[in-house]
Amino acid sequence: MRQGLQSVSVRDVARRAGVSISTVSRVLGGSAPVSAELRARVMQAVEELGYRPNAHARGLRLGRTGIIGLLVPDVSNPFFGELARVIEVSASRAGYNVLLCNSQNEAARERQYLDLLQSQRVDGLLVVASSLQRSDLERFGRATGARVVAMDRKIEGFEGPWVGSDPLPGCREAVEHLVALGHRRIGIVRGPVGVLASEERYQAMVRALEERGLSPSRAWTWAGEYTFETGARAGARLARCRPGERPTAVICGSELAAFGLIQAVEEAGLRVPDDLSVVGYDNTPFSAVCRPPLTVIAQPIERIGQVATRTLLRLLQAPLRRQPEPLMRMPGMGEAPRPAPGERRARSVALPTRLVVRQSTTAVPSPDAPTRGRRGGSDGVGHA
Amino acid sequence: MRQGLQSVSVRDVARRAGVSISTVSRVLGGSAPVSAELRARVMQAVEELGYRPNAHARGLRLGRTGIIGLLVPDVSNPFFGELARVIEVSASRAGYNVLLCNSQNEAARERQYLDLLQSQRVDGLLVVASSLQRSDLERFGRATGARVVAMDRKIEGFEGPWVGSDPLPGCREAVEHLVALGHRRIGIVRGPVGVLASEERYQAMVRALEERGLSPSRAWTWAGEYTFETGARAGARLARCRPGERPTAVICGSELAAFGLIQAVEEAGLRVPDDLSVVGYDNTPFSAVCRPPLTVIAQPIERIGQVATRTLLRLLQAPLRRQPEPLMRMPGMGEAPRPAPGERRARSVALPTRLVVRQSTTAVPSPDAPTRGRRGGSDGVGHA
DNA sequence: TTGTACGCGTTATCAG
DNA sequence: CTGATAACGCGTACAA
Repeated sequence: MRQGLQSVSVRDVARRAGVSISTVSRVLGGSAPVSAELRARVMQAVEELGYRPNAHARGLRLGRTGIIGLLVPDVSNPFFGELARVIEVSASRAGYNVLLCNSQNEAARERQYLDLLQSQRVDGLLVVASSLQRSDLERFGRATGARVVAMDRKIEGFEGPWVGSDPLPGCREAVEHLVALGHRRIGIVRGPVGVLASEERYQAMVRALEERGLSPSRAWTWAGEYTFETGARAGARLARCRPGERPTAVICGSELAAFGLIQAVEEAGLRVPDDLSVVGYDNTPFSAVCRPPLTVIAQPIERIGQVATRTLLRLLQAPLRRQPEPLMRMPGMGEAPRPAPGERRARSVALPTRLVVRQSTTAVPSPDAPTRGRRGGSDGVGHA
Repeated sequence: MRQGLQSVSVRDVARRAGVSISTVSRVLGGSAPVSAELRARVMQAVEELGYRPNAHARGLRLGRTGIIGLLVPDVSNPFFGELARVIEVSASRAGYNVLLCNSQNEAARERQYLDLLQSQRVDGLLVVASSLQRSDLERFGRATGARVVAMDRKIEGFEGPWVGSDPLPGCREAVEHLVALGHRRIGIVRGPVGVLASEERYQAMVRALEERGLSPSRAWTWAGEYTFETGARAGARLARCRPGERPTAVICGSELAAFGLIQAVEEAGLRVPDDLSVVGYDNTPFSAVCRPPLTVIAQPIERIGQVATRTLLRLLQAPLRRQPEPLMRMPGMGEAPRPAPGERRARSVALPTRLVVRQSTTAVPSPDAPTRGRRGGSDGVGHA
């Protein structure tokens, strides 16, 4: 009973070409030799009808979709946007398509997308979890047989591979850089409390400071999501500190927070970097675009995406699944160069961060007496 | 013959619950009454196995997927990132999932994604075309029966609905604003030549200038993709003009180009807005984040996304397709509030642009003698 | 109220 | 080299 669906099927092609459906299938799939004449007739019918194989029927028959799910918290954050771009390129080079899901940092949406990806029976999943638990991913893996690779944010207790970066090297470089510029009072805009990866990043900052004999003051530490608003809030608070009691430099746990911070302190009359040095995190193209260009602890976004994709692809070559055939082997579609069959076990990878110095950091105004210049004579402020 | 796929199916659930397949189906779909006891057993089995219905089998059976394809040139461009976000929210509110495809401005990738979306038999398509032709979309529509709505960029000859914005109001406001600040020599960084929407945007700028009695100089007009690099190239050229011969203000056809322009001219020693006023286009969150905050011709991104989605949904209610049922009617999944069955014909919509004044525009240095101050004495440069 | 059987579009297998 | 056929998982008409 036709349900009103009227898409072109292999039957239509076969009828038009005057051949059987299996001949059409063989022409398109290249699974067996077909005479030149029939092949031509089939291709012409395909062309005229604009036929493309039904992925659902294919998926059902093959138990394989050639699709990788990519679940991220927020594509409009350039870090994830860039990550998505890199993954898309890597995956499509290997013949896989990417189903991009954007949870918008909402737990409900994230679970809903995980369900969708399971329903779609994707072959594998690359995930930057915002609130997903180990149990969610385990259920997913168990029920679908799909492979899962976590990226960027670690997931408590999840035993699958994780690909991300190690904040410590970059944090050390950043602190070293600031200390060399004469900074001693260094503030932190950290990520959300209680989130594993955020805590690790924060701990790396603290450790880097302590290694230099500095202890991070609680009064100069602000926490929140990795958003513009978090930075703006921190900036507003910071600007209200008395000049002698506020940090001369701030390290932010994200680029967006750094942008927010800069905007807020400049609105409050401070200048960056003259009155306050700012270090960001991530290093998307926007770090270089900002005024002033942002000094950042850079994550190797491109490599994270590449390594994660390669890790997943390697897992997909393992027993359960096979390489996806291209949907159709047609003139213009390009061959999928299959990667060398590496057979090593997939492991977690932590790539190093590093500091990229731009112009949002500079020397402390007066190294020896850091509180001079703006203090004094401002005691009476507030009565006007 | 099992092909190695081992995902959980409705059979597994039925077996575990000790009922028939159809009972499971009825429980999950709510298509017929089931006794409380069996329902409970089924739900428990679903829970334990982590079962989610196979979307391929469903799609095959129903001729409907509940999925809307969204094809954009570049999600890492915040304009499209924001657009995608809005659409995702609107669509999911109506019970549809969004399959987000990022062509990265590559023609081959764009066609490949169009094929993928056709293979996936999406119910509808929202598309910002970068190089797709009318014929591509017509083939798509004809072969799949899916509805297509174009966004942002118009497509030559495409007779389906288009939702975007009208550049003229914003351009008029921008020129008015600049003229009021004393600018007479106004440059343009326009979009790619020969692309319909880009030409329209450019023509709106030209017309707005002419209405004010200004004629855009060819020497101050630069064309290219809407990218950072295009702006940077234009900025580098502009900075090489002799001070008296270069524009005092520039209108850019995109935000990214404005960023590039600002970076390049500042590197060349000019300051924005003191030496050069800059007007951008689009108005994503980054316009406000930049130093200086960017004066822009703002597109109503959110409304474009909402209107486009609504237009598509209205078309999907028409004869061919029906409302998608939720994949499973489970406790935590939330109901899909179906939109009121509007039955009007879907039409194209052009929403107005408007100017948002920030700090990248300011008065011409010396209104009466705009070429003074930097000229003279630089004749001998180049011999050093 | 529950179970059985069919078909959606594909591809793999088998027979010609 | 080509054509007929079964099966993938699901929803539903129909029989019990």
